[in-house]
Amino acid sequence: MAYWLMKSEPDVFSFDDLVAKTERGEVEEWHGVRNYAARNNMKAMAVGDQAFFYHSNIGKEIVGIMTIVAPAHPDSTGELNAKGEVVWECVDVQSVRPFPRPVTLAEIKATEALSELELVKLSRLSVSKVSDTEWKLLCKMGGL
DNA sequence: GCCAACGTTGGC
DNA sequence: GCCAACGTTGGC
Repeated sequence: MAYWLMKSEPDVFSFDDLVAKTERGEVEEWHGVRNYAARNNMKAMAVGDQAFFYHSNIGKEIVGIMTIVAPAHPDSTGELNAKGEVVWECVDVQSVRPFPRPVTLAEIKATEALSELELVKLSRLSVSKVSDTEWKLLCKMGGL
């Protein structure tokens, strides 16, 4: 199983919004990603992979864990290319559990063991990889 | 295929 | 609101 980190601006779509949807038995299509590196990460995801939900701009913290419930498929909001193909893809997600204690970007940056985290190194990438050791440490910092 | 100009992201 | 980082576009 692989681990990931996905960003969302909470005033657009927050972890609480995802929890509410999940409780209603719905899934969330992670649409709107328009960056090839981020898209490729989503194409590499498998059902059952887990991902941190990071609130960008407002909060700047990891607030919970979600899971991938559908592999990459055409983004319903994606435009077509000249050949009529859907260029952009996305996965579907559901919430797993919130962090008892959100882990802030400032804390992450202050942690030596997380200096290689893609969130830090590739700050503009909205869907990034998290290693097994980074995942475990971040869960611990989040109170799980 | 190079590179300058421009647009977007996201932290501060 | 500013700006650094970086991806994309388009002229040559």
